[in-house]
Amino acid sequence: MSTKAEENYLKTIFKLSEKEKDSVSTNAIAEELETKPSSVSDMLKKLSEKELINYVKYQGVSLTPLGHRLAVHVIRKHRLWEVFLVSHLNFKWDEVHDIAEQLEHIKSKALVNRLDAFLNFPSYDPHGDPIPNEKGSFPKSTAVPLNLLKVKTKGKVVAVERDEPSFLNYLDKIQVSIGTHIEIVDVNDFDHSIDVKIDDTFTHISLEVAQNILICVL
Amino acid sequence: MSTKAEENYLKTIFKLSEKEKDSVSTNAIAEELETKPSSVSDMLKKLSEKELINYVKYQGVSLTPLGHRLAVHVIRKHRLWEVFLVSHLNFKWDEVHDIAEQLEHIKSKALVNRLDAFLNFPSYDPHGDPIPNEKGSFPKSTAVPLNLLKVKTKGKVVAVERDEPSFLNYLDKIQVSIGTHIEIVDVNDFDHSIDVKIDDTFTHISLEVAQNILICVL
DNA sequence: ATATAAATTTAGATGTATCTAAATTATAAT
DNA sequence: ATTATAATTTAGATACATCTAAATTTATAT
Repeated sequence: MSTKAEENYLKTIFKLSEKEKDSVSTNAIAEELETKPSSVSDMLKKLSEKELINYVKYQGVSLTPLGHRLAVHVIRKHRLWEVFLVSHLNFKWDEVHDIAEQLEHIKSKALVNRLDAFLNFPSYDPHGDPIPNEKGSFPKSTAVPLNLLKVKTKGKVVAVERDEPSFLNYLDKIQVSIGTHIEIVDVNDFDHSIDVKIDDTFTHISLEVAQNILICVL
Repeated sequence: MSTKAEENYLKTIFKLSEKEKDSVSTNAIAEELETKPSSVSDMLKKLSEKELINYVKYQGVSLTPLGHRLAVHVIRKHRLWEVFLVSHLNFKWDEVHDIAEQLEHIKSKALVNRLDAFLNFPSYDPHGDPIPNEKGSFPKSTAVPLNLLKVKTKGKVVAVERDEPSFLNYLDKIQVSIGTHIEIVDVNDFDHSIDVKIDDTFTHISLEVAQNILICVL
């Protein structure tokens, strides 16, 4: 049986593995979890003993198939609960992250699967993140970060890659949400910021924001 | 901020306070929580320092107003989640206790109150236990244990006082659920078991079972 | 009233998860 | 290749929640 802390580590390693090629560093985990590298070392040792990660001292870690399964299952629960909170309890998309962080650790296979069915087996959460099914496989998606698109490209927002309220509130302010249509009007070569047209209004978006908006090109 | 363990102690003290007059003993708490009296002593010391209980060594404990509020709030969450599990996720009444034991510790005022609204502010959980409102007050109820009724009395089951699956399954078997109409046919003075009529079928019920079925006399 | 039993608490350990400070290993720079 | 710097791990503490075994207090019985 896995503890809350272990599950949070596995989830973080999974998340970081998506970006950084193969192995994930101790410091990266520490930063993501807002804890100290020494605490991470302690935990990696334990996760390794439980055969949830592949760990060679000083060389970073990767998930074992078992650890991967567990991480995906926690992510599944997190995202399903977010759907529930937004679609049935009327929370806004910037309010659900912290509550889902707690709910994702509830242990009951039956609960997850019945919740899934109750929500009609959703494929994406309120931030557009894919929800793995019971077997752990993710829906396919062809989304691209907004900053990689060329001028005149038109697309639809399908996901955002951050869940901090500050970021989501900013998106609300500039009228960006899942499903919003966006056209690239101009790209600034100096700071890589972009000018876009959102529902007939022109807006300027920084590189950092654009990197975290995923688009499906139309 | 209270931990899960602290909340479970407060809930238990609340529960035991309802039966045993004023103060609750260390051993009673230990038995209820299936832990050792020495562990209970440790925790009582901590709860006392936090001013959640009134504790004089060797004299048992009672909840302070603060501890009482906290206990009631945890009970409120537990029962609301049970309603959700049964009414929206199609769990049976004997399956929800353990899941609700986990869900009751989720910390979010907004979540509880929105869940409450989503469920239409229910007054009773699937076992017939009263659900306190946001302010902590319980709905009034005039229920009486089945074993206290006299022959020929007719009544309706409004609650049961145990949540073990073994008990609830037995009730299912003898066709007793919340709302069932029962008439006392005969009382056995020797073992205090009773003969009852449930929907035109005659059934024999032991004292122990009868004590845990609450009736509203008609 | 005093001995005995029962209930309760304390002392000292254990396991989890974290921390600071110090030591070690790996990486980068000259 | 050697040194400096950065990353990582170890050693030793702390806090929480629990335990066993021993000590203490309260209740009970004669």
